Amino acid sequence: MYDIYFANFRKRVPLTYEEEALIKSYLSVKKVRKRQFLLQEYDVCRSVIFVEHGLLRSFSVDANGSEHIAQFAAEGWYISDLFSFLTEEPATFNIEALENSELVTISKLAHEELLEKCPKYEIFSRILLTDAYVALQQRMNANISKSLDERYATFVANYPDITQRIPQHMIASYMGTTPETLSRIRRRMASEK
Amino acid sequence: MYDIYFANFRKRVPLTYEEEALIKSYLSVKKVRKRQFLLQEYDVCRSVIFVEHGLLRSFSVDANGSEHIAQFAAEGWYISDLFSFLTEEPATFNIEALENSELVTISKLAHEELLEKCPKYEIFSRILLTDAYVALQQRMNANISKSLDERYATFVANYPDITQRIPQHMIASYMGTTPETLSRIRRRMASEK
DNA sequence: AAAAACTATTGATTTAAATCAATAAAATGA
DNA sequence: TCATTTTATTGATTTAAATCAATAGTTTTT
Repeated sequence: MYDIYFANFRKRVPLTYEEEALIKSYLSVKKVRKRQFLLQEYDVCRSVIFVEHGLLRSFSVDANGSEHIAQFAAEGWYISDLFSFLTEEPATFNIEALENSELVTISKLAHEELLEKCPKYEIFSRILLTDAYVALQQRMNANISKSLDERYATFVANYPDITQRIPQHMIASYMGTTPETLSRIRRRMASEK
Repeated sequence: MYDIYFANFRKRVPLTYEEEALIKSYLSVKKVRKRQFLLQEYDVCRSVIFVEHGLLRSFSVDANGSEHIAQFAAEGWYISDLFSFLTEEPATFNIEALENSELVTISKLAHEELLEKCPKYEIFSRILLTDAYVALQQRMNANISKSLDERYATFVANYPDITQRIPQHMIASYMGTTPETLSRIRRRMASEK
C-alpha cells in the first residue's frame, strides 16, 4: 500500500523500520476514480498528495473559464496547492484524477508533527522541495527563453510516459498554448525530420 | 555586517546567540561593484548568496546571444544557481551585480555542515525553499494563464522598489518579452486609465 | 565638456500564435 | 450497438508580439 511511497523516501533518505512505522502512522491511503476531484478551487487544500499509482493534474481556471494545467503527477510524484496548504487560504488550483489512482496523503497537522518528531522527515521534505524548486526553475527559464517547438520537444523527452497517457490538448494547456497550435507544431516537427 | 541576514533568519526561525554565532562562523561577506559577476555560466556555482544591500540579477544566454533574466535579488533575498550548487555541474545562469552590493555568502561545504550541526538552519532552509517554491509556482502559473499586460501590472505591484531601480528592458527580459512590446504595454495602460 | 554608451519610445513590417469554424476519427457510455 | 462526447487535425482569418529601423533623451565615461 505504501510501497512506492517508502521506496521513493528511501531513495533520498534511508530509514529504520521504527522510523518507517512512525511515518506510516501519520499517512492515509486514498483511492480515486478517473475524473474525481481531490481539491476544488476556493476550498482550503488540506493535504499533500503522493501518487502510488495513477495520474493526477492540477489546474487553474481563468476569467474566461479556460483551464491552465499547472502540473501533472504520475507514480512517485507529489502534488498539492502548496500555498493554500501552508497558509490555509482558499486554493487557486483544482486537483483532479486523470486515471483511477491510488494515493498516499498527509494532512497539515500530520506533516507538522512529523517535521517536529522525525528529523529524517524534515530532511526528506527539504530535499524534495529543493528538487521541485530546481525543476520548476528550469521549466520557468525554458518558458521565457525557448520557442514552443523546443519546449514541446523537451516535454516529450522528459516525460515520454505522461505524453502517452494524456490527450494532447492537455500538454498544450500545460505549455500555455492552444491545441491547434500544438497540433501544427507536431506536424512541422514530423515533416522536418 | 550580518544584520539583515539574521533579521531575515529570525523572522522565520528564532535563534539563541550561540546558534547565531555558530552560523555566523560559516558565513562570508563579500562586497561587489556594479556590473561585477558573482557567477559565470559554465563555472560551477559554489555558493548561495544573500543580499544585505544592493541588487543582483541572474540570467541565461540563449543560442542567439540574447539574455533572459531569471531572477532579481534585492535586500533580504537569496540568489544562486541552485541546480549547479547542488550537483556541481556547470551553471546555466550568470549572476551579476546591478548595483554596488554587500552580500553574505555560504559555500556548499558550510551549507552541508550547518544542515547537520544546526537543526534550526535545516528548518530555516526548508521554510526558505518552501516560500521560494510557492512564489515561483505563482509566477509560472501567471506565465501560462495571464496576458502580458496583467503580468506587468503584477510585477509593478509586487516589486515597486525593483521597478524603480532597474531599466525597463530588464523587466521585459524577466517577463520573456521585448523592450518595444513592454513600452507599448505601458503606453496602453497609461492611456486606458 | 565632449564622446560614447545606454535607455525608452515610436513607426512600419513581418512573423507567430490565437481564434473561429468545420470535419473526422476515436473513445466512452447508455 | 448506437449515440454522445472527446480528441486531433486542418483551413481561413484576426490578433498579438517580434523584428527592423530610426530618433531623442539620459547616463556614464574619458
